[in-house]
Amino acid sequence: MDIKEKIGLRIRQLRHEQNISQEAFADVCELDRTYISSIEKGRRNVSIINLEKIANALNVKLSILFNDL
Amino acid sequence: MDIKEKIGLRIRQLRHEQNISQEAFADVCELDRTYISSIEKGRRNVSIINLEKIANALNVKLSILFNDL
DNA sequence: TTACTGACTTGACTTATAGTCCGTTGGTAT
DNA sequence: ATACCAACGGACTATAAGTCAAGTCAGTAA
Repeated sequence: MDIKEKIGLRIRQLRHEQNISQEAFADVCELDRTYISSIEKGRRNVSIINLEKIANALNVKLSILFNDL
Repeated sequence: MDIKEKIGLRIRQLRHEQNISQEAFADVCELDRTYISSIEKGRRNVSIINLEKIANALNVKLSILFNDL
């Protein structure tokens, strides 16, 4: 499993813990809903600025987002 | 200070701890030396694949690279 | 002083892909 | 049926990846 898939699963896991849909999550991140979907599927090489947006939306620090990765 | 600058400083800090030049470090990362330079200066919005290459070259996990960020 | 060297920086540039916006489809639940 | 969710696709624009030539700056030596 490569890093894109790992971070995708991790983001999905954290999003599920907040019980929100991809679309609602995308709104908070200020990213496109289809983009969130493909990130979670491990298809995107996300940049640090978007990783930060995602971490903020999940209310975690980047180091938490990368736990064990 | 934005996230690009923070991660740049963190990378530089960890590289200095290993006492290697940008050029030698770039070789291990398999990235261009000028690219490493601009990352450390906080000018690049680095993607997760390159962050992983950097973490590997530094012999740390991504969560360590993102300590406190 | 001048010249050289190593470590690093900068700007400009091409190409590869990130990221958006439109819509659709299949599943599940009400 | 209606509504919500996730996944997918095409077409597009924005931007990261990656490289290059030239530059700075500090030290060192002739």
